[in-house]
Amino acid sequence: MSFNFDEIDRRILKVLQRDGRISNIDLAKEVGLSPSPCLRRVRLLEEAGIIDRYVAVLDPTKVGAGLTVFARVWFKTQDAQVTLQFAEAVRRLPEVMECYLTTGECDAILRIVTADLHSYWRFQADHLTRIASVLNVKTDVPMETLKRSFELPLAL
Amino acid sequence: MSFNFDEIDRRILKVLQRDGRISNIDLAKEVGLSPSPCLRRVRLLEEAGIIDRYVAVLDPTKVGAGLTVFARVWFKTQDAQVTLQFAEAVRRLPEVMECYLTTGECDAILRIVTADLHSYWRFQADHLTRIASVLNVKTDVPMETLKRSFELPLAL
DNA sequence: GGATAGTTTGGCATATTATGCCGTAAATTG
DNA sequence: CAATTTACGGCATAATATGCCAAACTATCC
Repeated sequence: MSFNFDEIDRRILKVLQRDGRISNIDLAKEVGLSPSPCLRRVRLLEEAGIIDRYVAVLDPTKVGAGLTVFARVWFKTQDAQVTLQFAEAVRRLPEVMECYLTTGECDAILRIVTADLHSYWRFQADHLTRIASVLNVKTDVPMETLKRSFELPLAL
Repeated sequence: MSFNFDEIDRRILKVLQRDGRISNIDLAKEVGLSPSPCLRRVRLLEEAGIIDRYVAVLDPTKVGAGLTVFARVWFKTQDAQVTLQFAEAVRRLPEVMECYLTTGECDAILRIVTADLHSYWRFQADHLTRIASVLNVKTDVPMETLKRSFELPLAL
């Protein structure tokens, strides 16, 4: 019993991904409904978990998180114990915005935000490489951001 | 003349990063202000561009974007022309959520979302490798998501 | 094809929230 | 310590959200 959203739901999601704080009245106008059914659809999308949450997006450069880096991590071993330990450590580090386990070249990929290169080195030395699971870290430092989207593509 | 936010602003940002749609009345309670000055602070944070926007966060698995992959791209050449061409191509592809230029091992790092591995291969073959600037693509496919945060760490 | 059950919609009354204004308190400055 | 600036809280008003109900629409079955 999966939630099947139609064209109107798709438009609602599209608008809310651009402006999560649009008033229901304006949202209704944009999707061609009156406010009542529009709000009901939004509530259903929320209850179904399709809309997970609403967040404010801050400008990283203006809150001291201007540098995004990608770190590829190699574990000492690949057993569950080591992985779990790594997961818990990573969840406690607010600088780590995303963390994925891979089976490819490396064991984990992290997106990390800090103020600048200096504070990143400190972060890597003081926190990342000190996680017991970690054998090796290789860092890619972006020079420029070409794109940063918050809008998932909505297939229909 | 940079905007210097204080402890209360920091708390406001923290709350709004968790719940971008909290009512101003509840927000005021959480940060220990009455509604009027609280709303005024939020507006100032918005006008200063510290709060960039508000967005709805969707569950990727529920909207057909369950697979996140990282692609490292090598360009044919590193001149401005090729880079610009790549930037424009990438901005047109909704599957590309983030794209950064690097000076390290590769030339660009992309975070791409698709429904599954099959649709990723199609995307890579039909779109990514067809960008004229692209010489080579190496893909890291995460097996599991350990962490996904939308909350920038707020230094004070 | 028509009747019926189920679903979705739109309108309305009410509750909640946002907004703008103003007097007051607190902080800053010289 | 007085003057000035800044931020706060309260209040009236406007805008919005919410819940309810009747009507329109859809799908199904006979």
